[in-house]
Amino acid sequence: MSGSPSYLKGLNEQQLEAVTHGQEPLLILAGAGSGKTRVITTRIAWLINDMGFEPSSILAVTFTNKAAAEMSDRVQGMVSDAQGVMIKTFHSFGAWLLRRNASLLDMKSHFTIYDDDDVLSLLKTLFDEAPRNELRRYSRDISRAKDDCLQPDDDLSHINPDPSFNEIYRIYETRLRDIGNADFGDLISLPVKMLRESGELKKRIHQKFRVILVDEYQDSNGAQFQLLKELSGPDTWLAVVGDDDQSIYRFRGAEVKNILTFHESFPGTKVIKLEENYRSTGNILSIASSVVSNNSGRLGKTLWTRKGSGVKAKLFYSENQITEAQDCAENIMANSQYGETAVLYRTNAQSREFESTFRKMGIPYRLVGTLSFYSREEIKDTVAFLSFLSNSRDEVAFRRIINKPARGLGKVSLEKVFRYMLDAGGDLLEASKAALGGMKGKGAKGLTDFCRICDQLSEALGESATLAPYVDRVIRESGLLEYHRAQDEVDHSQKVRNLEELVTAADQYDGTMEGLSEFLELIELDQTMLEEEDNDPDRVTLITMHNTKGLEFDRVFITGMEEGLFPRGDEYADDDDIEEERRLFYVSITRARKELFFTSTRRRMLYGRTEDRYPSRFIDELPSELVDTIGEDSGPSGDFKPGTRLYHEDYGVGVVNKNLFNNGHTVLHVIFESGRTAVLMPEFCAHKLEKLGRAEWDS
DNA sequence: CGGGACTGGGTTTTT
DNA sequence: CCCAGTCCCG
Repeated sequence: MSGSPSYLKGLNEQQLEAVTHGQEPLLILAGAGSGKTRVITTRIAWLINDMGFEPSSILAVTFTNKAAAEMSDRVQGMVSDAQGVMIKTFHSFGAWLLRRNASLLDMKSHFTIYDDDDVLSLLKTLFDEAPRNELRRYSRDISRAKDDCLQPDDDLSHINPDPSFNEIYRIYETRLRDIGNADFGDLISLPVKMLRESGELKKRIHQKFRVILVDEYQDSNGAQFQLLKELSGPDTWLAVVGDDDQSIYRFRGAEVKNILTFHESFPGTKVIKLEENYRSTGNILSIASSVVSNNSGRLGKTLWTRKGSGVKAKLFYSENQITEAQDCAENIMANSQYGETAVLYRTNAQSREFESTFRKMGIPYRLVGTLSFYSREEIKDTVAFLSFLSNSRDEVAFRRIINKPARGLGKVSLEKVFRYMLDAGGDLLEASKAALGGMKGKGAKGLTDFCRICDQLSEALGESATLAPYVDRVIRESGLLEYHRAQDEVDHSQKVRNLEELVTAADQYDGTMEGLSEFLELIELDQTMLEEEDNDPDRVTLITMHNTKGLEFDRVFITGMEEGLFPRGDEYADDDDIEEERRLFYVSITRARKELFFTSTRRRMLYGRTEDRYPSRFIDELPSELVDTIGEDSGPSGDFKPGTRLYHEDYGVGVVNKNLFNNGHTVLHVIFESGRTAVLMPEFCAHKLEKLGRAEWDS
């Protein structure tokens, strides 16, 4: 064989081995920046070009739409007939499988997908008397159960020990099936169920997908693992790629153990480690590895680079979140390659200060992934109307739109409609019409209007080639356009413009029920689309740490390095929580190619209050010889830092847990040895307080 | 029934 | 601070 195909050139030894590995299960442990995506895409090219696989027999699964889009682009660049390769997220693949085989589970294929908001609305209609945070808890716990394919009659005590939880889950599940829609968890667990129940389907799938590749495997949950198990037959070429050190979605049900025990689940697994890093300087890698070495239960990798050690990292202590943003801004302006700079933070709320400072100083920025386009009120309204048109059993959508704009339909009218719901087989449009018989006045008129609008719009579907004119018509005739135009005038918002954008997006879809279904699916599953038209790429990226996965920048600012904020959590955070936060830190550090900055503030405005802060324990894990510190860590102001032991005449000995700074007063939260906690203001009770010196702050 | 004013509770990360 | 939910008046 004279020379390998050109697309294999330039791969290192381990990469080449991974790309050209044969049929046995393959686990690629790919460190940050080790060319993971390149390995996957090249493997796809190799499978098609050299091994003769049909593109359509290859399934590649990712976790985010962004990753799927990128992978798709890169495969297209390498293989001529790449369109046939199925590259999807786990959830969109699940939806695809479910729609095509919905009848196996007695479902219709035009279901819409409920996001967390919708789930909450549904729970609220089912358990009206429950307080809101209890409903949120139900929502989260049901989701956790589904992450593991657990049904209402399974043992769920490890998720929610409340014995009535099973029943709550059951009621929710029954109602959701009646409505005919699916939540996120269903998109994984229902396909698993289908494949288990239908040997015929399973056989067909095994024949169709000869090759399966999974990216970011460390973030898969139990249900996704089970789906993967069902999808791979004895002859499937299965390869998964991941990095246990970058597992950051445990809170969402991800199981690191999926990657840690992959070789046990799939006997005969070949493990290949990719440890050469092509992204970062030596210093940055040393910092990253120093940090992550504090974690236990790792598979263990040692990243190395041929690059030089590069410059040292910088750590800025600032007075508050305003000076923090200014410090970042000044450093960014000094270098001004905005497009190669990212500012990372733990929580979305932190972006505000950067936005306003950057605006003031004329630094162009782009905000990634906050308030998604699709979670805006006007968009959700329109989507609800469209969902209702596609499924008139959709109670959540119905409740949202029935009286918006106001049609004089209040609680009383709604109750009448719901009285007819069972008779109408759950169809709320039918029920509305039936309810009309016994109604008069404003309510009757409003309901008549609503039914007429729905009927007209239902009929109109299919009249236009693309979906755009249809969505436009829905927005007008539903009255939502007028409603939001009025809102715009009151509070100078841009709702109408957003609605126009939605119409534009609909132009990509057929003006049929199928087109509508696809459009709604995209909206529920791909919340990133439409986020930005990137007319000026030379902008600083403002982004949460979670969202940076897979991205890289020359310069990275990791901000808000303070206890309680990052690592996020309180005194109850356990080791597993801290380790997950540390992996998030590791992910953040390894985004940087050349320069790394950390910031930590002494005081921060949080939830409308100014609070004294204490530097993050992660700062202690940075190798001091690789970090230049600018500014002083003066710690919290006053004498009573967190961790300080004190004696109080009435309460005895205690330890300061929090030191808040509120309206110019120092406010202490103290936990006393008696077990009681107290909120004290030293300036008013100094005569009763005595300081006993500092306790160890160690967690 | 609709909308404005008020209060109380909660604040993570996202397919 | 920011929201969602509630109360109350027109």
